[in-house]
Amino acid sequence: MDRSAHLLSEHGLKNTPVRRKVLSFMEERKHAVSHAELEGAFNGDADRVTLYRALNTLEEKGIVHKVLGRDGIARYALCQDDCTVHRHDDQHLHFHCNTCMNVFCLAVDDYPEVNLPAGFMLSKIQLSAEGICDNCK
Amino acid sequence: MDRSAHLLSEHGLKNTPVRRKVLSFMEERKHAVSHAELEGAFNGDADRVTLYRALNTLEEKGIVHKVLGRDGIARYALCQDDCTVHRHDDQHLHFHCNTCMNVFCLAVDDYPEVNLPAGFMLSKIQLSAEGICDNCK
DNA sequence: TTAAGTGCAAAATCTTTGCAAATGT
DNA sequence: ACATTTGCAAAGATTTTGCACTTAA
Repeated sequence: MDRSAHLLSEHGLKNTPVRRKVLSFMEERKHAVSHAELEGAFNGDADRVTLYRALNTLEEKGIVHKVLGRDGIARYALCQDDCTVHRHDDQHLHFHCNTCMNVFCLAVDDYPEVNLPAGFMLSKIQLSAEGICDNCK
Repeated sequence: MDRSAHLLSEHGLKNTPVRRKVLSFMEERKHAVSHAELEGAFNGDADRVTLYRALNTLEEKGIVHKVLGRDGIARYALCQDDCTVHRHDDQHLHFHCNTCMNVFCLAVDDYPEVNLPAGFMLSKIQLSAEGICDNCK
C-alpha cells in the first residue's frame, strides 16, 4: 500500500482513484497546489466539484492544510507526519512567490516573541514571507 | 481639511464623498474592514461596485493595505503614515480573530531570522497570528 | 471644461449544494 | 449490502468589466 492509500485508510476515508491522485500529485510538488492546478492535471478525469470535495475532505481530516495565496486563491499542501487534526500546520513558513503565485511550505528554526494587547488571546503564530522562488528567479 | 481629504489630495485622488466616508470609517475601526462591512455602513449610499473600486484605488495608491482573512475575504486597513507606495505594511502583525474573523494590525517589536533554501529571494516577511480578540473573549 | 469617479447591468470567477448513479469495503 | 463518493446541473457568493451619466477641480 503506497503512502496515499495509507493516509486515506488511516483517516477512515475510502481509497478512491481521485483522492489517491490528488495526494500523489501533492507529494510530487514542492509547492501548495490550487484547485485549478489539480483540475489541469486531471484533465477531465475528475469533475471540478469532486476535486473541491476531495480537497475539503482531506483538509477536514487533517491530511492536508490550506493556505490562501496572495491572489486570494486557496492552495493545499500535505501536512507533516506529526500533524494531527487538532494541531497542525504550525512549524513552517509559507513563502509566497510574487511571480508564479505559488506557495511553498518551508522549515523555520525560530519563532518570534509576540506581545499582544490586553484582552487578545493567542493560539497560533504563522510566518509568511514573499519574494521570488527558486523557479522564477 | 480633515485627514481623509488630506490623504486623498496628497495622492492625486479626487475628494469624493464615497472615498472620504470609506477612509473615515477605517479610521474609526481598530480592525481591517471588509467590503461587506463597508456596504452595510453605507446602507445604499454607494454602489457595491463603487466601493470595490474605491478600495482598489486606495490600495494602489498605498493609502490602505489589503489583508486576506482566514475566511478568504479581503479586508483593508489604513497604512501607517510612513508607508509609501513601494514599501509599506511591513512592520506589523496581522491578528486574525477566529470568532469574529476580524483582522487587527498590531505593532511588533522583533522579527525572526529566516533562512530560505538556495534560489529563493526574500522581499518581505509578514507575521500573522490567530486567536481570540479583545472583543470576542 | 474635462478628466476622474460613479451607478447600473451584465459577466466572470470561485465555490457550494442537491440529487441520482456509481463505487469501495 | 450499504454508506460513501462521484458527476452533473444549478445556484450562491464575491469581484470585475463596459458604458453612459455625473461631479470635483
